[in-house]
Amino acid sequence: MTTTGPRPPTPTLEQVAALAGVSRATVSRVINDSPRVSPEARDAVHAAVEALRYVPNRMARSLVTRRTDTIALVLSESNTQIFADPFFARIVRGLSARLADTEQNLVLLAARGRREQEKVARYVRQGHVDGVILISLHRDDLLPDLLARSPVPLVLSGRPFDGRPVPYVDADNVGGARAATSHLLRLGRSRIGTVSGPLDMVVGLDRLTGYRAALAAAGAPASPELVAEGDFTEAGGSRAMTRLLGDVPDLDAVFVASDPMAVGALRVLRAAGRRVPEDVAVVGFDDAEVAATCDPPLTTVAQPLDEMTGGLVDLLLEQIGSGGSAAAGSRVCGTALVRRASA
Amino acid sequence: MTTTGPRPPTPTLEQVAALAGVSRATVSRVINDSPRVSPEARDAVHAAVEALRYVPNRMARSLVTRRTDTIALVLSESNTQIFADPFFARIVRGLSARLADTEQNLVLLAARGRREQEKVARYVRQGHVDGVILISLHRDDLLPDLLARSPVPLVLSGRPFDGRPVPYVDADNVGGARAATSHLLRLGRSRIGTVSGPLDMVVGLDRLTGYRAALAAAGAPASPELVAEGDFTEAGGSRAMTRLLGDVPDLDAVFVASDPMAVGALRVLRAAGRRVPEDVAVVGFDDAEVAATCDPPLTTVAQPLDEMTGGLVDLLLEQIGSGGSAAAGSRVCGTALVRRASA
DNA sequence: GTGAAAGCGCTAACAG
DNA sequence: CTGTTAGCGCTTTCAC
Repeated sequence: MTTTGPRPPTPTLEQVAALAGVSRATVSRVINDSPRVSPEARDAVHAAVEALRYVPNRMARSLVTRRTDTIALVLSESNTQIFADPFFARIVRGLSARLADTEQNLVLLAARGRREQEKVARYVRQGHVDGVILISLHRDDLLPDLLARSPVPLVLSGRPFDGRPVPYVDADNVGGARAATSHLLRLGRSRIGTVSGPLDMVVGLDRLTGYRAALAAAGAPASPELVAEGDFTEAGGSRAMTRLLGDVPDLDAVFVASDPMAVGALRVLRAAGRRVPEDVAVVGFDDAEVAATCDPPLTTVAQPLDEMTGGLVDLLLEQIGSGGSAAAGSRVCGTALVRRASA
Repeated sequence: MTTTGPRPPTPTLEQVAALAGVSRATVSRVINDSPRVSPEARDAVHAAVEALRYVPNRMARSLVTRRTDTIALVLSESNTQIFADPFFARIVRGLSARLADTEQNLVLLAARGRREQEKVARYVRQGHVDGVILISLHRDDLLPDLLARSPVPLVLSGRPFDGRPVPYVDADNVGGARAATSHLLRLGRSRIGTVSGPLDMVVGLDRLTGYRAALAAAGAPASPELVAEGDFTEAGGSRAMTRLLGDVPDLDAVFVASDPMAVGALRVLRAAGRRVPEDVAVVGFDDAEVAATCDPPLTTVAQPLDEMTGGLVDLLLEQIGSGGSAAAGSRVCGTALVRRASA
């Protein structure tokens, strides 16, 4: 057991200044590369920083600047296992990429259950982060209220349930679902079921609404047995599809409300000897893995995930930048891109 | 657009003190519930805190205490899609649960690619967190070095590739794999293949080693074609199993090195009309979902995930508590629990 | 039990 | 361009 002595004292600005033969202020200017520094001073400071392996103390800096250069992605897991969703990984990647050339760091905060949600809210209120992106909202989620109580800028992924004035980014889920369903109708299908998303999430409800709207417009309103609620997971998609097949013998097509669920649903359909993919339409983020499971590809209404993550970051940085003044009004940044992969 | 004025000033200790009619020091004592405070003072302070909705400024506090009450779980995603792994979600849950009754908060830091890894390392060095748990290590991962360069306590999930003196928690992967493979041998199987984990991860290598050891002990060393490398994902498991089935016509059993891969492998085996689950043994965290895919259940060597997450936290808190003195020596906390779900 | 005072390490006017 | 001077909000001796 190697016993290191008490941790070696971290060098401070003061010491760098001493070594470089300048004042603390000058070192600070160099660190924050202010233009008003002579090349000589700059070099001397850089050398000293190098020699001392100096790293600025964020707490001290944040105390005065009131910025932490950190934004949090808060995952409110109520029921659904969000980590499992491939679209979640893509969101994280998108946000990281968008932030790569920024000073901002991204941290993920997982809040499962009331206690953790409160812990996360406290974390945010205490000033650990400059802003929050909240995703995967369920109807009874406490976090929006808990977070709204703090002065930290907040952005939602997905329209809030109530019409509260919070900036958010959403896709045209109603339109997307309608387009996907209409496509099946146009193909001559008449008994079209749906594997819906969770109905305690706006995105789930919206996609169901779009599906219903398409059927209604075609004069063939959806009956309840045509709707099987899924949970956005592959396993959930399988279960819902199985249910649908059992309850509706004459089912001749299905609209699936997300990519992972489509994978599960397709498996069930194939096992049942159904025509695939002609009978299936999907709305989602057009996951490559999903596309690969099927040849020819499914008919997919793809949503621009990158635009959405980009929008979330933009909206948030805008609020942070404005120091919390202005920008507090609600904003919409919905988009939808319809693409037919086949048929 | 509602234009809120410049953000309302956050109340400070000073103001709470004024309202409560005591000094800053007393308020501080109450906040950190020090015993040396009179009940009256305590009540007065609590009332003032309530009235002002006072929340301590973490940066100011951390500046003096040198603690942030935050520990980071760093996800170094090189190749594998770690988010997709169900065991990842369980790790996060385990850590959160372990930390629930603690002052410590948990943040996840995703580092994909060199730039992000460096950004994460910088984040850590700057003092945003009190300690780091690093998981999902690949052989060429830069993070261990980058992080070791900072004075922040570090704990690894899984033995490091080189024997560097870093505290870590590991399971007995060699033993587990050997047990699973031996079980198949005992059943009279002779052409036993393996769907291995990624061979650039210690856990993947260890499980392969255990498999080989069991075969060697039985006098039937593994030939190369019996090993199909997977990536711990379901899809990877399917691919590897398909490869195996194609290359080894007389294969009569298989040891699968993780739960998700087992799901994929089983699917392929079933489709090929193989006996299932008699021909399969798995080592992993005994995921309930996996267990559910098979009836009767697979033979599984289950590892105690909760013990491992608990160990990670304990090791880390110990180092943090000791202020970085002592505790720097390497420590092992490996465990393994063998259980036969059937047969 | 409580207050006064001295910083933690850094940035940000403000003079020079 | 650079140094001096104040703090940021909180904890923590050290007297009382």
